[in-house]
Amino acid sequence: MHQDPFSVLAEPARRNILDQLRMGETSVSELVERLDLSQPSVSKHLKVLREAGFVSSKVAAQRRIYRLELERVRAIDEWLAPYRAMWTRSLDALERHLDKMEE
Amino acid sequence: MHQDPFSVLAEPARRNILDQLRMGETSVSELVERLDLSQPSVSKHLKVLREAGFVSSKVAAQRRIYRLELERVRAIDEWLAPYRAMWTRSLDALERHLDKMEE
DNA sequence: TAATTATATGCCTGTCGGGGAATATTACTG
DNA sequence: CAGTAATATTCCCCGACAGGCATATAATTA
Repeated sequence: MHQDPFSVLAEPARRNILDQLRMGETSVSELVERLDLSQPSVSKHLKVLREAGFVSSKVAAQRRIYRLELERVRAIDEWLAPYRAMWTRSLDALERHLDKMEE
Repeated sequence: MHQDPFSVLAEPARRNILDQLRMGETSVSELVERLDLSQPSVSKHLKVLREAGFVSSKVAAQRRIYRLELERVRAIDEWLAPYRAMWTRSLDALERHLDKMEE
């Protein structure tokens, strides 16, 4: 089964779905409309996202409302952290350099 | 060919390679040793990483020295940014809440 | 209960990408 | 130039998906 968050996000459609959910909870059919994908396709992607913990769902009549779960996105962010540290260090160095120039 | 940074990073071996390169420039054979992968495998992954812009290489005698290129990692970070904004907002709210408690 | 809406699932098919082994290529050395 | 070290590339096989379509399931309403 898909566990790895990175491979889950490798699919553009899934990132698009998450981007939509960032704006708020959404039903499947809303996603189908907004993303111009087939309903089965959306459902399948949602299943992957759900099993990977990126989204959760609740039932509302016949609809299922999907909601973004930030936790898993943080997993990606954690992998990125040391890299981000690298470029912020470079930025800091640049700033210090510019400060010196002003003297 | 592989363009999308996310699918490039979907492969764990490639993330491992980047993690190694974070520590400094490295030759192919060093990576083979450290990651316990076959040489062809490493070379193939490096090719993908190179074509996607995650790494660059220079020639040093028979060796090729690979080097991390941060730019592309930033692409991932940029996608992540709005999400990160969300959880830092939550953190801010929590802080404000705790501050109130202290009063 | 029959009909309808909303969503999930199963099946099939085609494609893509990774691993392994062998081989090609490039650069260095004697 | 012959030999060797380091890396790249090719070929083949196979498993993992994604898309499309049909169908199942669940909840709702008439």
